[in-house]
Amino acid sequence: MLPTSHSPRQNHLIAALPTADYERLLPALELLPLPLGWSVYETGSKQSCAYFPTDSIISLVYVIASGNLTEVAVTGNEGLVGIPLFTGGEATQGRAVVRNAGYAYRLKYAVLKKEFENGGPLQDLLLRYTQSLMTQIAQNAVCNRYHTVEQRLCRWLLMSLDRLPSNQLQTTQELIANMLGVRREGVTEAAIHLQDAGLIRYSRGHITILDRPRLEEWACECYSVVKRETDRLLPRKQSGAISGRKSVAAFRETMNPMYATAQPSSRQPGMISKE
Amino acid sequence: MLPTSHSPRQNHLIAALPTADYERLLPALELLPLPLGWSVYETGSKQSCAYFPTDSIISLVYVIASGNLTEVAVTGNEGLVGIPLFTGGEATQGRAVVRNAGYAYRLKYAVLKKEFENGGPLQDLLLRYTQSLMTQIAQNAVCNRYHTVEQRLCRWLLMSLDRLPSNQLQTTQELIANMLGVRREGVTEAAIHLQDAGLIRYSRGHITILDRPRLEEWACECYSVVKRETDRLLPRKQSGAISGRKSVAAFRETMNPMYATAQPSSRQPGMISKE
DNA sequence: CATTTTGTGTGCGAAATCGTACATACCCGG
DNA sequence: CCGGGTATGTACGATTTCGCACACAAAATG
Repeated sequence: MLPTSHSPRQNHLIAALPTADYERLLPALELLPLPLGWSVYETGSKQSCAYFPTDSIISLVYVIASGNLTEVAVTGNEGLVGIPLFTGGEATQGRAVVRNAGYAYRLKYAVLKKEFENGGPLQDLLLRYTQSLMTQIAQNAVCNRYHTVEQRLCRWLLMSLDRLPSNQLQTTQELIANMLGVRREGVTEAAIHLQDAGLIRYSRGHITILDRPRLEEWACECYSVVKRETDRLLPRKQSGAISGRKSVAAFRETMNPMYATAQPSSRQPGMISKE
Repeated sequence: MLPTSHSPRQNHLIAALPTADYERLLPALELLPLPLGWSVYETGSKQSCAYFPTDSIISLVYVIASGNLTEVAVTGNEGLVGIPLFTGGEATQGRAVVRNAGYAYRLKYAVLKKEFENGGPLQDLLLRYTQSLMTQIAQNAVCNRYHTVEQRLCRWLLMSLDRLPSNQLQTTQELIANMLGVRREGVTEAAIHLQDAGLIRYSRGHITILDRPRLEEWACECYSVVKRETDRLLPRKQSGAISGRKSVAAFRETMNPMYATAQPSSRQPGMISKE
């Protein structure tokens, strides 16, 4: 599972940098193994580095007073963790936790900040990623409100899968429950259903996706909405790395037709209606 | 209710600009009345202007396939609508709807973009506001997951109040229900409860807040979390610049004890636990 | 003043999820 | 190969919210 060779280009943001910018940044990029469960940053703590995952997955979670938590966004090789480093806040109300062990490249605050202020391609990428992240969080908010545990589980699996090299992930139902903000038993029930239907197979922390297309059908639209928007905002592919990943473009067809076309903008002056 | 005189400085972001920057921007700022229910921008449509509300309130809502919707964030005189103009996306998956009629100053895309790229105080403000908005959306996601209709209603009222000049607002329960993503009846029940307890008074679209302190007690923590973070990130009041910024440290005390101190980082290698 | 529209109150059964308790099965280390 | 811990399965009442149906009243309209 561990890649034998590492390259910053395995992260899509870095991969999208022109050679000149990339090479200027390269000496400052530090490879770092991220163990499962490690807290990249805590609530309110000043962040000193940005992290560009390659094969790790990091969850942005928010905790409430009761101790309950929810994953509001997830970051993998498509993005970075550490937005507040260039927005100026330096800290957030959330926590970032490694949800899938792997590697990331680390960049010190000063370097990132300086590079951002240059206003070059990296600034553009970081800003676009910021918007993509906002979309993800916002969609999560709606999703939490309306969709069933099962739908959200499907979506969660798909989003994880998109950020991993293989078609299986190592995750317990307990952890998934925490991320979705539901009971563990609820995840169990949904997982059983999915397994009985032949979409997945799992055993004690190992989940294998057997039928991805159908998993997408079972998931709520939120998956495709976020994916489509992310693809729109960020560079699709790169040249330097991540080989056998033709998947990026492949999904466009199978999406919900509703979102394929832009909403009719006819409803201008009306009231805030549901339709 | 309508202010007899208007000034861009009524918007806190603009108010925080140093005089030089403000005066350079002034000719490009265009006062605009925003009618209730007007759609500032639609899902996926290219945005051509940014809006800086003075006494209007604008909701950012996300709609799902079933037609249901949720307010993921709200913007008033503390911020602006039109983040994607400088993040580069130009459009979002959300809609922006005027929830409270009033005024806003409009700024054309080209002007904002150019000003942003100058890297001056406005850039700093916009980025900080972006982070504050992300916090709001994220907190909404958790809130949607765990808090009751009543708690969320209280929070919603408070957030509206913070952006209005008076202690009453004109809103039907139907509209609130749409924003919270719940049934209208649920809002009715909660509202009755609040009125019986003497926290609010309402009648057919008019809501008056009678006891704000207690309303804050009844609301979930999400209100104070977001408010605190917004105050930390953005200039409190105006004067002419980002001067009086003692706020950053000031709030730390009054917070929920859970959030007051940094999380003990002792739980480094452990699992993602609730506590 | 009569009628319609709009906003609010109320009362169900249905559904999803929760909280809790406990049973079972797999994996790992001794 | 034998415990013991961890992961998963199951059950059931409680709770919250939903979906619907309808009554009522205040404003708007003519």
